[in-house]
Amino acid sequence: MLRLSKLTDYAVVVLVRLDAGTEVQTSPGIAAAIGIPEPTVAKVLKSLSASGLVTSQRGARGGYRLARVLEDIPVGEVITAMDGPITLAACVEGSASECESRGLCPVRGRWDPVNDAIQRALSAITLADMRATAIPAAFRVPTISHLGSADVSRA
Amino acid sequence: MLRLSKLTDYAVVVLVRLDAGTEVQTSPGIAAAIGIPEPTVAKVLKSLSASGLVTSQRGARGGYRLARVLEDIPVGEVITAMDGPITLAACVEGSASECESRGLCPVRGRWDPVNDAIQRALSAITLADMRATAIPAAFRVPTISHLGSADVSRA
DNA sequence: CTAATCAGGACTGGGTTTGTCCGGTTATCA
DNA sequence: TGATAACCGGACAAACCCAGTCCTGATTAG
Repeated sequence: MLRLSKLTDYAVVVLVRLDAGTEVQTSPGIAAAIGIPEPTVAKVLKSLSASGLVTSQRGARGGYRLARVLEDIPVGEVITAMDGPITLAACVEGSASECESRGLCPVRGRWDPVNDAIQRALSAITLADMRATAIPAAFRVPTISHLGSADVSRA
Repeated sequence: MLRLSKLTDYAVVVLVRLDAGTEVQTSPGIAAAIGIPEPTVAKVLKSLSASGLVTSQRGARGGYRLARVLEDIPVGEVITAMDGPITLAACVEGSASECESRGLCPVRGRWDPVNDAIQRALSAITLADMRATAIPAAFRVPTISHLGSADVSRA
């Protein structure tokens, strides 16, 4: 329940990884570092760039860089960047037009206080808090068994 | 994002409706009152009954009744009843065994503070709060265009 | 001018959820 | 006591949504 998309999960990993280096990092480089397929990382970075969480440098020797320090990035902003606005009810998000235009849907407006509370909760936690609770040592080793496909033991 | 299942949405409507009458209400009766297909309402009521949020009376003249007043039912409990435990990361919920056994997954434990914050937020809001923010008049009209089939403009 | 990298979109496969139905059990009413 | 009404539990097919991939174009360093 309350499942956030896996892309959002990746986004946090990518952002924390981006915090490690001061220089720009290419999407293949990040992908290799965290053990996530390169196209997926590229997709995540594109979304993050569109939301202004990371800045991009085009062209050769280009790459991505954190727009802010992790302490200034609340989790809610990452979720919003990846999965759109944070709303709880199905009625509010996708088919907003068909319901609210009529004003008959009894659900409309009902989840608003819940959404506000969640929004507040997600704004209070930053990526720095999430980085702190990560596994200390295993985070920088490239041996991440997310997909079970990477042949890392060879490196 | 943070999409809760539509069943959860229905559950809130059903519970608020159940609060209207003091007597037991049958699932066909509730379905007719709130404009949701009867089998779906029955399914929702079954889940709510299994979680102890409503009590059921079997046999003829049976039906469902609220186990508690709305003021004592936090939203988080309804969500848990319908969609299972409230966890945010995909890694934590379904495939918990494959990730936590290795202890390598950098995501593990990361979302815990976020989950706690959301849990707290959802526990602080009760169904009575959600009932208060509902549309006042339109709630008891049986003309609800949830499925896009009702020709509301004709009424 | 060439190579490397980001940008943006479209597509397909997989998974999850939704909504429905069925037979069985239980309790009230005639 | 018989019949009816309602809940109980599970299983099922269809629909929806998302993840992941790929392609082509724009931009910049060397």
